[in-house]
Amino acid sequence: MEKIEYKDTLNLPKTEFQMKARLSETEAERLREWEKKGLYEQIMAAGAGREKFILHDGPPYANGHIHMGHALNKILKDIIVKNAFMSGFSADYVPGWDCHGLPIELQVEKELKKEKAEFSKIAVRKRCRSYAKRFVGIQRDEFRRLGVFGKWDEPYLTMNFSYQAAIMRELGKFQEEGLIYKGKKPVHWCASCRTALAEAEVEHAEKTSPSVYVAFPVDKEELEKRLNVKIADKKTAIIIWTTTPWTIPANLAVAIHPDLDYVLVSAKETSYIFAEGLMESMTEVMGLDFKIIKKFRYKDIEGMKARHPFIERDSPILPGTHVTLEAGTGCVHTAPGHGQDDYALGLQYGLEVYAPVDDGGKFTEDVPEFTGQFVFKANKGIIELMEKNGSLLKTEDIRHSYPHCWRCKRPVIFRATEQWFVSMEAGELREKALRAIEGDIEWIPAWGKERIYKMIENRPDWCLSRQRVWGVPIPAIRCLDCEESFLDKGLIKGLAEAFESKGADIWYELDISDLPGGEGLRCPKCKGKALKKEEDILDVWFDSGVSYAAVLEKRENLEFPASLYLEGSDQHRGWFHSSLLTSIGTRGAPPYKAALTHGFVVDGKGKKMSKTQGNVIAPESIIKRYGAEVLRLWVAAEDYRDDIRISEEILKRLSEGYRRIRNTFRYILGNLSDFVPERDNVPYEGLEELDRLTLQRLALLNSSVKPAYKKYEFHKVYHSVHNFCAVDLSAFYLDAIKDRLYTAKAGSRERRAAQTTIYHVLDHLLRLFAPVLVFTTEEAWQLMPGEREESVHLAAMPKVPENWADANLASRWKELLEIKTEVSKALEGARKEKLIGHPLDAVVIITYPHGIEEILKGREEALKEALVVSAVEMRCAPEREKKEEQVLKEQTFTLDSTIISGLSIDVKKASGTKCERCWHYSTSVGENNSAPTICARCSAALED
RNA sequence: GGGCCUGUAGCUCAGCUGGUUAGAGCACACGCUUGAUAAGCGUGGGGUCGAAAGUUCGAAUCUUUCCAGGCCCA
Repeated sequence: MEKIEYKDTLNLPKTEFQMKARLSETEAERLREWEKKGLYEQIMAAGAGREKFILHDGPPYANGHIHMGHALNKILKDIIVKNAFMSGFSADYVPGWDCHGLPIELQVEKELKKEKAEFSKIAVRKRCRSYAKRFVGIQRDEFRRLGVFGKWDEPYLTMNFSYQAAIMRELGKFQEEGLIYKGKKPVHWCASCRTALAEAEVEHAEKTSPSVYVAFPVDKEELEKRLNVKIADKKTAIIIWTTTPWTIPANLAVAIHPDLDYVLVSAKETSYIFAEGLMESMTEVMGLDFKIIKKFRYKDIEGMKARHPFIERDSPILPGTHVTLEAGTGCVHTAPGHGQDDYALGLQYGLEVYAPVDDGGKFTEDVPEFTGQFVFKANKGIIELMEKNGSLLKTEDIRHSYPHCWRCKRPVIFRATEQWFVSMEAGELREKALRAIEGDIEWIPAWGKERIYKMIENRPDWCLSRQRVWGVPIPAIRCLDCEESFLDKGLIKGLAEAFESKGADIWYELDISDLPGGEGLRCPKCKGKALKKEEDILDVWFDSGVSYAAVLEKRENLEFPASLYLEGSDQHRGWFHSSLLTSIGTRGAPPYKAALTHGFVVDGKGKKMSKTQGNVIAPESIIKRYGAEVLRLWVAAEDYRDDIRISEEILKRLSEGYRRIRNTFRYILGNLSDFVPERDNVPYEGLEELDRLTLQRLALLNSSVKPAYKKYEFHKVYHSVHNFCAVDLSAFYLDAIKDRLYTAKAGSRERRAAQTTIYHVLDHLLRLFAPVLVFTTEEAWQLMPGEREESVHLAAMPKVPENWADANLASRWKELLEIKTEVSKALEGARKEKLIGHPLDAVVIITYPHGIEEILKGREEALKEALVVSAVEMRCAPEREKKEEQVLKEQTFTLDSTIISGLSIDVKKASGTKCERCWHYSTSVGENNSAPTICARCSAALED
C-alpha cells in the first residue's frame, strides 16, 4: 500500500512575505513606488478639510551629512505626523533648512582661498548659496531614505527670496515697534584685518604678554570705618592683576567675588587688599612681608570705590561671581568695553561700554597720552606711566595661550563695537515672553518650562548684528556727516518688496539711491545726504526664528500658531527661544502651542559622540546593515526624553525585536492565504473562547497604544506591540490555534474563526504600528486579503468593537493562565524524566481545590487547545488522598503547585496512538480501515 | 563655576501619590520541536534599584551630600 503523505492534506501557512527582510534593498524599492504613485499627495488629498495638526519643522543647518541627532529628530516628527493623519487630522509636514550663517561662509572662504578666486561679498554670497543648495539636496535624500513623509519637493529654505523678504518684513515690524536700538558690545576684533571675528574664527596660540600688578587706591578713612580697624599705613589700595595693561585706560570697575574671603594686609607703608586664598602666592610674587590687619568679605565694603591709577576717575568695587582664585589677586580689573565678563558685569551695574580704541587697534583721542598708539605697543608706555606714579607693584613677561586671528594669525583684541540689539524691556518683550511660557505653551517634558523660563528671565538684550557676509543684511544707513546710524521704515519696506524677486543680494549690488525706498534718503538727525550702507548681517537665529511668518502664515495647508515644535533640548536656547521672542515681539503670541524636546544621542556608555572618541555611529551605516526600519524602531523603542543611547548591542537587540514582529506578520499572512474576509468572516458569537480572549487582548493593546501616541510616548507603543506579538500571540494564541488552522477542514467554522481573529489582529497591528515601521507594515498590508485602502499610510487607526472588551472573559483567563504556567512546569518536569517530548505526547490531569472550581469547570477543551496537549482531565478533589494514589503510579510526573495551593498536576504519556496527521494521541487511531494511521477527527476532516 | 535633566537585571523599558519576597520582553544557559525551521515552544539563572547619610514603623519611591553622564551658559 502506498504511503499517504498526510502533510499534504494540511492547511499549512503559505505566503510571499519573506522571513528575511533584506531591508536595505526593499526599502529603497518601496520608496520609489510611493514616489511613483504620489502617496504623499494622496495623503494630503485624503486629509483635505480636516482639522489641522501642524508640526512645524525646525530647520537643520544645510551643511554636512545627517547624523544620528538629525535622524532621531526627523523620525520622531514623522511618527507624530503619520499618527496625526491616521487619527483624523490633516497634517502637512513642510521640512525646512537653515541656509545662512558662518559655518557655510567659512567653508566657502576656504574653497575660494584654495582656488585663489574672487573674494568680493557678492562672489562669496553666490558660492554660499550654491553650497547650501547642494547640502539641502544631500540631506533631503538622506531624510527621505528614512521613510519620512513630507513636502520634500517644496521645502522652505531661509535663503529663498520669499523667505528673505519675510525676514526683512519681520525686522521692519520690530523697528516700527521701537524694539531695536544701537548699542555696543565687545567682540573679538582683528586690528589688522579690521574686522570682527566669530568664536569659530579665533584660534588659540602662545603669546608673550606683560603681566602687571597694579594698586588702585582706596579711601583710608572709609575703609577704617567699614572694617572697624585702625590702619597705621599711610595709604590703602586694592591690587589688580592683568595681562593686558592697555585696557587699563578703559577700566571702570574692580570686581571681587561676593562669597570669597579677602584680607586687608599691611606692608611697607601701604595696606593692600586681595583675596585671602592668594596670600601665599602674593607674598611670593611681591616679595613682601604681609601682616593681616583684617579679614572680610564683599558685603563689608559694599558700595566702596577704588581710584583709577592714572586717570581722574573712580572705579567702583563690584561683586562678580566670575572672579576666581586661579591666578592674580582675586580682584579683577574690569573694562566693560574689552571683556565678556566685564561687559556682563557692566551691564548689570549700568557701566558705560567704554572702548577708546579704533578699528585699527589704536587709542582714540579719549586717551590723550596714547592717542594713535597701537594698543600692544602702548602697553609699554602705560606700564612706565604707572611705574612713575607708583601704582605699578610688579611686572614681568609671561607666556600664555591667547586668541589669534585665524586668517592673519595675529593676536586679536577684545573690543566693543556698535551693534544692533533687540531690547528685552522695551515693549515688555521679556515680560510677555515669560507670561506665554508660563501660561500659553505646553512643555513636554514639563521641566522644559523651567529651563526656558530661566533663560529668558536672565538673558541680555538680543544682539542682532553679525559682522559677516552670508545672511540677510541689516539695512542700516550711516550718515557720513554726523556718524548717526539708522534704520528707515520706507527703505525696509522697499527692500522686502525687492527681495521677493531679486533676493537680498541687491543690498550689496545697488547704491542707496538705487535701492527701492532709498531714493532721497536723509539722515534723520542732521538731514545730511552723504550716506553709507552698513554691511552687517542679521543673526541667523532671527532668520529661522521668523519661520512662522515665512512658512506657517504663507502656506495654504498650514496655519499660525503651530500645534507643535519638536527639537532637541539645546533648542531651548535656540529655535524655541528665538521664534518665541520674534513672534511675541511682532504678534504678541507664541508661534507654537506645545514644545516637545528630545535628548541627545550618546554611545552605549552614555558618553557623547565625538570623532576624537571614535564612538560615532552614522545613520548611513545602520541603514546599510540593518535598514532604516531598525533605525526607526530604535527611535520608537527608546525613551527620548532623556539622552538616548545607541550601540551595537542595542541595534542587535532591536533587530531581534524587529524579526519577532516581522515573523508575527508573516505567520498570520501565511495562515490567511485562503481567507476572503468578505466571504469567510465569522461573527463574534461564532468565535471560540481563545479567539475572543485574543480579541480582548487586542482591544487592550489598542487602549494602551493610542493614548501612548497621543502623549508622544512611543517607547510604550513599541513595548506594547512587541509584548503583544511575543507573549499574547506567539507564545500563546498562535501556538494554540495551529491545530485548528492546520488540521480542520479549510472551510470549517472553527478554522474560519481562528482566521477571522488573526485577520483582525493583523489589521490592527499594521495600522497601530504603521507610523513606526513604515516599510514593513506597508509590505504586509499589500499582501493582506480583503478590500482596503491602497496604502496603510492612507488608512485610519483601528476601531475596536465594544463587545471585544469582555472583562469577565479576561479575569477568568487571568487565573487559567496561571494554571497554564504551572502545567508548563509539570510538562517540563515530565520532559526531563523522558516521559514525553512534545507536549502533544502528554495527557494532563489537573486536580484542583474547591476554590477555583468555577473557573475550571467545563474548560477541558479550551485548556487542551491552550496547552497544546493531547488530552486534559480535571477533577476537583480534596488534596490528601490523591497524593498516596499518585506515588503508586509509574510513568507519571506530578507537580504540586507552590503558587496555587491545592493545585496538583499529573503528566503522563497520552493513551492511544499518535495520529499521523494531527499528531494528537487518540484511541480512535486504527478504527478507520481505509486510513488506519489517523484519528477519527482527521478522518472526518478529510471527507468531502 | 551656574541653570535644567538623568542614573532600576547584559540591553530596552514598567514600577501611580513611600507599604507584602522589585516586574516584562529581549539576550544568556539547558531542554523540546522540525507542519512559522537562518523560525517556534518550555524551564531556569541573573538586580545590595549609581554611592553614602538622613526622615519614617517602613524608601527604588521623600531630603541632603557625593560620584558618573547629558544639554545650555559662564
